[in-house]
Amino acid sequence: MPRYNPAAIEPKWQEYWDKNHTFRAPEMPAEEKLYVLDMFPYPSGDGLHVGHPEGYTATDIVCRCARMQGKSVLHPMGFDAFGLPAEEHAIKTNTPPRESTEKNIANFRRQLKMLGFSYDWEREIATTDVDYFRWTQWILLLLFDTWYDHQANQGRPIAELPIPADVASAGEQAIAEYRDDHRLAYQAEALVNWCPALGTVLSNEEVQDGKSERGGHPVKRMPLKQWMLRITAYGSRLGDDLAPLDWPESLKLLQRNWIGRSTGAEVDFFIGGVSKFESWKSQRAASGFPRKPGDDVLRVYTTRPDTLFGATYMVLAPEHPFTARLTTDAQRERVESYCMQAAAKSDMERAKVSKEKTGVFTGSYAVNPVNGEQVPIWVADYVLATYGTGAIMAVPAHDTRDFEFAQQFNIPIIAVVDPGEADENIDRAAVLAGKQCSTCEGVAINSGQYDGLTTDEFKQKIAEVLAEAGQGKEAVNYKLRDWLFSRQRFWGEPYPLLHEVDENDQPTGRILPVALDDLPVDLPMLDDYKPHGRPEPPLEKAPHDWLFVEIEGRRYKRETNTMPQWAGSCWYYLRFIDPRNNATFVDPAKEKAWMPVDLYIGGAEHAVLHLLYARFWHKVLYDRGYVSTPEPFHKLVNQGMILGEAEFTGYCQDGAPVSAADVKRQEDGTWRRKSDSQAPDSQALVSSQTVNPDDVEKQGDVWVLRTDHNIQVDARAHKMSKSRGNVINPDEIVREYGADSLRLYEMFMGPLVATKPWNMAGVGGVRNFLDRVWRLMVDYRAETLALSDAITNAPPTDDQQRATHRMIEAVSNDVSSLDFNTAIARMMEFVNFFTKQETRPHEAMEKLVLCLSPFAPHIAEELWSLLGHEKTLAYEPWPVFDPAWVKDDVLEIPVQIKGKVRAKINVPADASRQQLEDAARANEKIAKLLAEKNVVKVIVVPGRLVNFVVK
RNA sequence: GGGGCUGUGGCGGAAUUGGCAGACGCGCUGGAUUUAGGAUCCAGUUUCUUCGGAAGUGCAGGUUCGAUUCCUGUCAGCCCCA
Repeated sequence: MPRYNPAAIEPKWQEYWDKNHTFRAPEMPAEEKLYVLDMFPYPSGDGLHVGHPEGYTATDIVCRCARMQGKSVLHPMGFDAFGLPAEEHAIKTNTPPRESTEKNIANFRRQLKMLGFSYDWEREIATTDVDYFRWTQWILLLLFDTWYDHQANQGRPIAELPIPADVASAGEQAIAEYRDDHRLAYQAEALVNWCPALGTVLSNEEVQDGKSERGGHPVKRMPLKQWMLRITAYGSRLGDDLAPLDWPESLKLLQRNWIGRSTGAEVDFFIGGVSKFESWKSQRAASGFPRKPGDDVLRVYTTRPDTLFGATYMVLAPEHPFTARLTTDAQRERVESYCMQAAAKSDMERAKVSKEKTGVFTGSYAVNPVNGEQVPIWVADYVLATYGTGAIMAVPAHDTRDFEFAQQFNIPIIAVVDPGEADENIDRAAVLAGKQCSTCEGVAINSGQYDGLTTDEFKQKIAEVLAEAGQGKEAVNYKLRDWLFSRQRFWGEPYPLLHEVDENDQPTGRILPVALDDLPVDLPMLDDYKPHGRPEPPLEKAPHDWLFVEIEGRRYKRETNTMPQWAGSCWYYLRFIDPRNNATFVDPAKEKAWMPVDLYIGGAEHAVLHLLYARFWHKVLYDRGYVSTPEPFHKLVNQGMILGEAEFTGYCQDGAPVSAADVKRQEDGTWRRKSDSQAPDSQALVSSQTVNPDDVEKQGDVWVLRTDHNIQVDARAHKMSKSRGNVINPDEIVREYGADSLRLYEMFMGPLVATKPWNMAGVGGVRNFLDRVWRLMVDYRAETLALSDAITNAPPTDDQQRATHRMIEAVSNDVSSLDFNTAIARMMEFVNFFTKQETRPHEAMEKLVLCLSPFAPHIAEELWSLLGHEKTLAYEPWPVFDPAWVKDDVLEIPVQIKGKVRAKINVPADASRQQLEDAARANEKIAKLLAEKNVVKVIVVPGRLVNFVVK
């Protein structure tokens, strides 16, 4: 079988690696360590997508190369296996989700092994393994046991939380509540998407336009008691600690924006009536600003406390706890119906700037603390319950949304910041008259004794004054919200928490963590997985022997919320270091030796949430002394998306073709005809269809129909999707071209980080390259596998040495900078060169095989053994290039006149400036061109060029 | 609306610090070879050209001896946020 046959050699070497534990990582690194991690996949029923092997091949190349360079490499793989699809499958088929999950994992494992990745499979973990989520539960208990000390800027054990005297004196219950209020894991009422028709709570992704994605049933947002994680406590560190990381700057920016740190003030507005305002003021002046607002005030957060004098009304979120209480009887009906409507909308819809503002007056008033004036309190859905305090002071003159709202409801608009004349886009007079909104900074007006202060001075001053008066304080707020960490789902990690219940099984409010020795808390077996029709989690219908426990004579009910899918992926990189440890989540010595992750590659879809959540958990573990580094991932790279094959799309209206230039895409994905004179919403609808590449040609910058050059068509590659039918299946590629070709093609397509379209002909191209590599060394006409006669033991010629060492240099450099596409190009050049050589030195061929091995390991192993070696090449030393062979003795250098190349000269590589200039002038053509010109200046860059500047 | 990224041949892409634009691959053209080829090998392939050259990295400017690279503006596409 002398032809290159990946179907035969690939499984053979995979088996060899498995049997010989070739890629088993040492428990502790011997020399220099390298921890290279892939974002582990969710094992969906569809199997591997071609996007997965892109990052996996990249990390595999880095690892295989590093092993050959003598490093101790940790390169593990596992599965993020909790998730909705498995649960839905369970509901449909009434089989436990674990069954389908394990089946899918087996398929993923088969596919990954088929691609020849050098993972240490003995370290494989799945987040659904009971032995794994035991430690996920352990970390949850650690979060429950931790409070954030803002003075020390560190998470500390809850036992060390100082208890204020007034709390201590109020008794055990008060102390327990105080502690619960400070834990990193705490309970709160949070809104869920309750769908009565489906009898289940839906995730945000499952809700579209206020209807369930499945079935289109109405969805209601309702509050439910849930677990939250206090990630906001770590907000500033999560932002600050990004700086030293070797991450793309754009990604750091994304995270910083997501965290959205803002500084401003919390201010209390008195709601006990204007007559009692003075006495409240003096009481506050004595007591100071309380930690929690009482019932007599509305607490707001504002980034612009300098605009307090312009606060002409207030707005509560419909879900604000005071909404009902502040609604007067006269307004009750309208407020209640408004709140009902708001409940049906998503935050996204509500926050849209473009949308028309809606709201209802509650009938009540608050008192503006700075001037004692009454301001009406409204309810409006443009204020979100989850941001800030769920209530705002509205300053219509200087906030866009407030301005629109005030205009709509005829609320006074009082300018309190003079924007000045600096900005041409602002009509100063209109702003001062309350006819235009300006959000920029300026000088205070209409603000009593503060008039004339700049925005910055005012902010500082008012913060001091409010603090002094006990009416407000400086506050930092984050767009990032505390993390809703419970799901009303079955297929997730159970919470290791118990609620004490009374004789009627009603919770008493006391919470008991499950003892560490009693972990893990496994999921119960259910008779069926169908929703029970109430908003409470499905575990509510668990058998009572699971649901209720008795400890020391007290009766407890298990927490029935489960953790979200993020939980398991927040710390898996730590478990990979010590995956079978039964005593602790990771051995401290091993953790210290292997962490941090040196290279982490994955898709950009995890750029914000996964990376932020994992960093948060890591910092808690760090604060509590369980890990040695403040950050988990040193270098991070987002691989680009792989699109489907490029397609041509043409447009039709009633069967007649329409030019793509005349078509506009609507938000809902349909197309309309631009030249239609109708209003935008009623322009003619246009349909789209794929056009055969043979029917189009390029005309200037655009593609047009061959039959009618006036009709443009769109040329574009689209995201792979089942509905579009352009999904590429890795199994098919491996069957037709081999795993090495798939790996090589994915690396050759373009830069790792770029978005790039699939092209099947390109796969054929790299397969062709591997065929050429094979024929370079194998006598493909022989009956049995044998080296080609061209392979000699003679020493390489000088040209062959240069070709070899340049290839080694380029591949080595390109691998370290993750430029795999150019590394492959250099190996192709090597093969093109040696294909033409009648004798091919054995040593040069070995060097190619070693350089190629990280990219295409199967063919490399096969050729390596054919070249006379008995062991795997996985630990052969990486070839080293000799600098003497990579540089030329003679260089061809361009000679320019006024920046235009006019001639090329051959000069010694080490020629001096003067020699270069002389050689250039000596060139016949240049001499002729310079003859009648006046040379003003000569620019000589040794080794690069000569440029004459002439007049 | 705000932020980010990307625009180079028919296509994917390459080009150290600002220094020969188009490496490498696909496709295409021609040739050799072969019983045959969707095999292999060799050569060519940015455009225009009066065959001297000229133009050329989305578009318009700027800096520079020199710009795909740096700056300003602008257009288009993609992504994120709202």
